[in-house]
Amino acid sequence: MSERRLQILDAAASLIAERGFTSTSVDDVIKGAKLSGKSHFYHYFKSKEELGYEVLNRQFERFAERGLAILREPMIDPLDRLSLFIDAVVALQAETGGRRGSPFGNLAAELADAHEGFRIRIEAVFERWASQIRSLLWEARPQLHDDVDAVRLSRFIIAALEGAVLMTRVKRDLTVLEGIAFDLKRFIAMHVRDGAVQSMRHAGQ
Amino acid sequence: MSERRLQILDAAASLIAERGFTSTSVDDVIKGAKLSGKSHFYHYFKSKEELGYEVLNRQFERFAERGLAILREPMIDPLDRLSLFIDAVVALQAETGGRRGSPFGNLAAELADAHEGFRIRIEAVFERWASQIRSLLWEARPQLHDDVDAVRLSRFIIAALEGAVLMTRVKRDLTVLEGIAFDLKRFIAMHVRDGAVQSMRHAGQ
DNA sequence: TGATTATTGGACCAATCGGTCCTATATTGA
DNA sequence: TCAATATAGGACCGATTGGTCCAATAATCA
Repeated sequence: MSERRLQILDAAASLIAERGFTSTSVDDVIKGAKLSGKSHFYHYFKSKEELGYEVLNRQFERFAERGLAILREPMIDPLDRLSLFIDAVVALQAETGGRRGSPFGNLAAELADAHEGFRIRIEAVFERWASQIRSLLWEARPQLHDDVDAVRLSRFIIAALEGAVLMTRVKRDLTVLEGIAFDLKRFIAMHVRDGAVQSMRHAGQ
Repeated sequence: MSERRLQILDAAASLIAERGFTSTSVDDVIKGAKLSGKSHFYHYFKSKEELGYEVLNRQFERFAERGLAILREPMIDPLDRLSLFIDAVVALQAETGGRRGSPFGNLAAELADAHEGFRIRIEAVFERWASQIRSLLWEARPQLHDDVDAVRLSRFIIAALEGAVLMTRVKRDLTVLEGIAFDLKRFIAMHVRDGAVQSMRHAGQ
């Protein structure tokens, strides 16, 4: 991947996070990435739509590296990993001072009904995310109640986090996300067998 | 409120729910409301922005009547009311076949960072919603554990529902919302005192 | 009746949109 | 050296944006 492409992708990601895809113009991206003009931009991307797709890809890769990766840490107890992952989401949101939402949730809300191409790609993002959590839950099953529904629980976790990030952005108050993260851990702890090896350790404040 | 105004508001609400505020043009609204032209529209609204504000107001009023009202039903046990409210959110979403998201969440994701006027109004919507839940929780406090944090719990409920509606829309699958609604009731039930008068009755499927 | 409000219809505006095309010059790596 | 790629800069396109202005006619109601 060329340097310039990444520069464009980063500028576009930042602009889209701030104003949304529709309200980000190609000219804005050109200014943001300090390109010389339209021809320069269209030398790297064949359309605004394709740029959007690649921005989404890149955002997911970043999230996979900085967030989802925690779910796979082999040396940590699975349920502790889940707790650490939730902390990581909070930390990620804290980086922007509570502003900016989830790049996936934002695009979803903006384009899910209007643009099938984006809808499908965002659906895939959520599915990969949910699948990571399901694997972790499977791995943790000796510590969990027998009736835990991994599909349902993984969706619940994602929905709670996405909703929390959105509310945090609207209220401009990070404690909203922190409180929900705390409650989410309590909810997860509810699925843990009594007397199971210590878990959700991080839920205690 | 004049007939025509409501007609315009309804047409605009429908278009905005489908494509978002930015991607809904005044001309689209004129067509949707079957007005004769721009002058006709600007006879009723002084700008697109003002139209947006009034659409948001109306959406909240609708939600207050068809959803929030349940939280205040005087003849029903408070915790049962909460459960019924969650069911109502599911039913509301089912009306659109899982499509369309929350009008508040959608606007929030689209405009929270870019348009302070909308951000403030959406914040007020969430606050009024949360306040209704807090009142209910206060009313139900004899049945709840002493350490229940009403502020935190009310935020959690809203975030989970907003996130759930968004995911449901992306996946085009109502069972996502149904599952999260079910889990949310279980989470609420977790705060209920042992041996408290039966509550969260509707959580049983 | 007369005044107010509602409706119709179209011309017009500057700005912005995504995108194309063209020419010319650097830079790079085989 | 030669070809491919990258950078630069600008003209241009049709379509759409939110919004204004104007003139004329209908409908309403005191």
